[in-house]
Amino acid sequence: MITLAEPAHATRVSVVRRLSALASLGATEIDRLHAAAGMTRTLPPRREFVTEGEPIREPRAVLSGWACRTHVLRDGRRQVLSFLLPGDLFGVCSQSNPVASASVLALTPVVTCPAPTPGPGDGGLAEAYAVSAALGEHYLLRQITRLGRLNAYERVADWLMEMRERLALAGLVEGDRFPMPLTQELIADALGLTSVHVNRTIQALRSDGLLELRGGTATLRDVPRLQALVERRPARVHA
Amino acid sequence: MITLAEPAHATRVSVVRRLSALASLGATEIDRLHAAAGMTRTLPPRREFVTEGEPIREPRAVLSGWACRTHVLRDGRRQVLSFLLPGDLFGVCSQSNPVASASVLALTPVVTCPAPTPGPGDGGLAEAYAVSAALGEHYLLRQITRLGRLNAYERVADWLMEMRERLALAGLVEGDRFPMPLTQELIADALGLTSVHVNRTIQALRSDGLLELRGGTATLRDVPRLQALVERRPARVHA
DNA sequence: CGTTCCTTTGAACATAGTCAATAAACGTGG
DNA sequence: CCACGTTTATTGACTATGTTCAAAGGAACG
Repeated sequence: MITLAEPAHATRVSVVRRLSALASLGATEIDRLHAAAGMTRTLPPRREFVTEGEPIREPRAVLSGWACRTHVLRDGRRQVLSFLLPGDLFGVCSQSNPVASASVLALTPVVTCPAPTPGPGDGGLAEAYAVSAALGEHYLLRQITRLGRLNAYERVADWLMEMRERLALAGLVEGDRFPMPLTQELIADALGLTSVHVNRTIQALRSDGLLELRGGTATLRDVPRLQALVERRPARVHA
Repeated sequence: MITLAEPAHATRVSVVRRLSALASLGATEIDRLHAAAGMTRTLPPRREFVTEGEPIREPRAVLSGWACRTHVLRDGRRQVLSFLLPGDLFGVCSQSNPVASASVLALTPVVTCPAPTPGPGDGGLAEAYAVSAALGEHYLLRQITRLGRLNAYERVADWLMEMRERLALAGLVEGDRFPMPLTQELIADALGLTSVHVNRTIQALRSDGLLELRGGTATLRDVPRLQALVERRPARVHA
């Protein structure tokens, strides 16, 4: 298969693709990212590679695969706080001796690489990191509204739209189709529901002609109607 | 009344007090904070002084009063995302042309001042800002878990403990008493409940001997039991 | 092929929401 | 300091949304 309109090798590396979309990067900065993207580490599904309360070792980026930040209560209740998708950064902070405030768990095989520390000449990279952090906060805020004020139907719809928006940044959306490797139980833990209720909600979306979901792929069947349902506009964190 | 063990004038200014608790500040840095604390701006209750989607003007700090970050849906549903308490910063970010991802609303009369931009010699201040940001994220994550996985009783208990912890940083807690200027409707909007249900939940906490709440003051009557209820440990974001 | 994990379904139940009305607290002007 | 109007807190009866428990199909995988 020949991929058309692939502007450069750059766009095939999710981190380069995503960070380039967030700020304009110079050739040197892109080279540094590519160099870092060579030093990969691969984590198997279910591996917890950051632990709440433990020191954060090093800023890194996700090259491929899905992970999530979770908080588990003593009685076993679990909340998925956010997802880490290809192109996302983690452990980036300007503080000394940082401590993780949530654990991070691989959900699929996850490939990571170091996130280069921006030097004096890497203004674009620093800007991209800052915008990435702002986006991260934006999605945390959306997650709060979702859990606090949307019902199950709206939560699933809103969350699907968000996944589509974020995966698009890494170039993983084709039309209205994107990979969805999560079990319904995980979706439930992210949306503050039970897996049984997520199942019923997904079926409602299906029979309303809004969603197709099978074989690890989600297809949004009526984006305008989904959009109206959850009044979602694309995230905007810089002018 | 004579206040004992008041180490310096510094501790009477909430921002200085809080940031000093987050990182060790030099005399110059404290002076810069005091200088900034002279340039106040006062906002009346209900005034929206940051608007979602609008550019962020300038990093500032809260000297006194309470505010909240909110998101309002078209149909009137409202979610309070977080609270701004004395000593808190807002609009601090390293990005160029930042845009607010939530509105900020004064809940009481709020006095703010500029947050000085750390210079080359202000390592302590930069560290304090970084730790403040990390704490801010920590509390957003707790809010997500609260909304996603705690029931009403636990939500209120957990939230009260968090308010106590945060207000303590600004020196506003006496024993287990602290100011609580919010209406039950606002608490409801923060906890993803209705005001009616918040009312009933507060009464349950009262009759269980856990909480006293009247005249704008909250008193936690049995902190150990509250702590056990929500398995809360103090926030820790640096080693 | 069998095992395991995941999805789907049903019935009973629980938590929280809605609507409506009353009581109490608060702020303001006289 | 008091009367009045407004906001906030409280209560009850009913409803709705989501949970729990249990079991049966399917799909993925060694």
